Amino acid sequence: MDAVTIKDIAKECGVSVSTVSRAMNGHRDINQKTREKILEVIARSGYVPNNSARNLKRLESRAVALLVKGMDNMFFQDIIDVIEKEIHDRKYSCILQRVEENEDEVDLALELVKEKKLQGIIFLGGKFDHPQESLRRLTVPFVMSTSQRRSGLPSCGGGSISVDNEKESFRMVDYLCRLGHSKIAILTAAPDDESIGRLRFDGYRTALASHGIPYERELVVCMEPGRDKYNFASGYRMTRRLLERRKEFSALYATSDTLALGACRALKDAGIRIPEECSVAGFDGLDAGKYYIPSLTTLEQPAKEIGRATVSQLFRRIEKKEIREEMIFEGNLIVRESTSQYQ
Amino acid sequence: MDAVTIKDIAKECGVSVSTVSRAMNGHRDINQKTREKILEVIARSGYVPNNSARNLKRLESRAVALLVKGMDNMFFQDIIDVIEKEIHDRKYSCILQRVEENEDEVDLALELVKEKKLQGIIFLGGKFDHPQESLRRLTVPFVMSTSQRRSGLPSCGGGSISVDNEKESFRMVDYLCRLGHSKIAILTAAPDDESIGRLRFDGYRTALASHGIPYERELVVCMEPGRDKYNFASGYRMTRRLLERRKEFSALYATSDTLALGACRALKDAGIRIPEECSVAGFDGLDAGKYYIPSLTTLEQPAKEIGRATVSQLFRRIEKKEIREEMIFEGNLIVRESTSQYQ
DNA sequence: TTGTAGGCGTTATCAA
DNA sequence: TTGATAACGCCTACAA
Repeated sequence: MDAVTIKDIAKECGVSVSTVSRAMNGHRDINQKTREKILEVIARSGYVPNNSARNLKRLESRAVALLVKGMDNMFFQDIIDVIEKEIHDRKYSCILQRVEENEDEVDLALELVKEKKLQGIIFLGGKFDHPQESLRRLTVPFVMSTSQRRSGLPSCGGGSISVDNEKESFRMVDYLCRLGHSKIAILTAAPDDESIGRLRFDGYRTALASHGIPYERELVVCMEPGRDKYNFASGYRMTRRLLERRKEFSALYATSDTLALGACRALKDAGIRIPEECSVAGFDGLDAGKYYIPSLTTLEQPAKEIGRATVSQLFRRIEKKEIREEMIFEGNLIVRESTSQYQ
Repeated sequence: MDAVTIKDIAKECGVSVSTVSRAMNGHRDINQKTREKILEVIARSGYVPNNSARNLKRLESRAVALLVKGMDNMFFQDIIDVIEKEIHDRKYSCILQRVEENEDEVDLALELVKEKKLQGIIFLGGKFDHPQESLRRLTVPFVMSTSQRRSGLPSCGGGSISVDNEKESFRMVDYLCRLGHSKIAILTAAPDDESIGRLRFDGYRTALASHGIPYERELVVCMEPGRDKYNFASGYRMTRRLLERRKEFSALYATSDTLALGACRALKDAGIRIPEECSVAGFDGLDAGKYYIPSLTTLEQPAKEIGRATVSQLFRRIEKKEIREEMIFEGNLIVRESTSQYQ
């Protein structure tokens, strides 16, 4: 058998299991010599404590979880790094879990809280469509980061940190309009998206309306559910679909930078020059867009700030300090090479 | 208190805990009516079983872990997806864990095996520098994916699936030489990299030598440890450093596509046209390179095949079938717009 | 088909 | 400073 347990160590050292436990967990009520000897035996024997047993017994642990839906979304990389760092700075450990697209992150959270005795949860990239029912069961503090609920939907009992997606989307499309564009195509989420996809689309429509530009369905390309995601390949495919419609447009607004970059290539392959013949704009402020040729005009989300605020709000909840239900950060319109005046 | 346990459910249903357990775990030695009633109570009460308790008791679970070092490396996204899918197809669950750069993945594996009663481990993106000592403690089957040990280093007891990094790197540089380039700069890993970074660099030197081209240190840009990673920003910075040396070169070989893309932008900012004035080549075969302008010449790693083989080899080990210590896949040189004949 | 009881590996409480 | 012992929540013989 391979499983060496705390009992084996105790026997080997000629002490009781409680003493071994004390040595491992850095309690002070133990003789220095005893501790050293035990630690040495542990190191030599390659004993590894069983975390299941620990978690089962422990009443609480200094840990929070970060549940990420759509981990392959490049936009999340920076935010994840910031959040992890902030959590570690607070001497907590961060359990990073990827949530599958069809998986319920709240159910997962419920399991983890019990299993790991978590103090809090951060949801990244989730939707706001959870029944109050299951959210009420979440007894630990939680915050939603970068997700945003449409106004009108009920509060969920957790915090929320994001940009105002509709407003920022409006800002971008408004900018395109001011450049003189009036035929502005959009690459957007599937119609069933009730969260940020929808909000960004709403911003597009509002901006058009504010400039008196009629909304045209033929300029809208939606993701195909189950097939398209926020990545290059989908941006390329969606733009191909747009081009096949042979509908004229002088600007293309993609609701993510990855989509925008894929779109650029599709336009180039169709012999359309950027920005001379078509302006392209994205959303997120990814590094990739900065280094792309042409560099991409985008609506930058302040990822670092959002990450920091996310953790800070979570810990305010954990420490039962005064909190804010919702925090909205300003985005930042970054104009680069991919957009220009309508010619 | 909030913690509802199996006992509460038992009490509520007027049965014993074992009956509840049977109902939950789909045992057949239970009355259909009883089961339905219990399940209904469970659903209504929002009871969530404690996984720690389950894992503690369970002798083994149908689960394997995937430990990824450098999860932000875009190259891993595809492979992770394939591996997860293949594992699920085998009706196993896959525990995906990100390993921090300074964290020891074998120690983590040791913990997880005990905690979750895992059947096997896949290491993605790790190095081959683990003491035999700790690897021997890993009593479950394991394979290393996309990592490659330099010939001469001792076997580690696990399987290994990758391309031949030195050979493929040679292939790329050989290709550049055949285009007539002789001043070929390289963006490569930090000097202390003993794994794929080193192998790709070795391939570069060998290829130069085979063409009778002298190796010049001034054409080599290494990552700064702790600062540079395989991403756009580092590619940009490293190329800036190269340009500051004012050393002539007509081709730039970056040992990853992300580095290459960052490099392209740095060249462009310096007024250098690609590929007319400088050819650029990458490594990995990322989607990003396909959609970049100019599209990127690269050495594609067959990610899907590698992912499938990884899982297949792991399960052959789990099922104690005949196995292969090492599997090497052929890379694929993809010539695109970023490289051209030396002019 | 159901209930009882023991134990999985730890930590915590208490007494020594 | 240490040791015995009772949980932690669940599963599983075994008995009924």
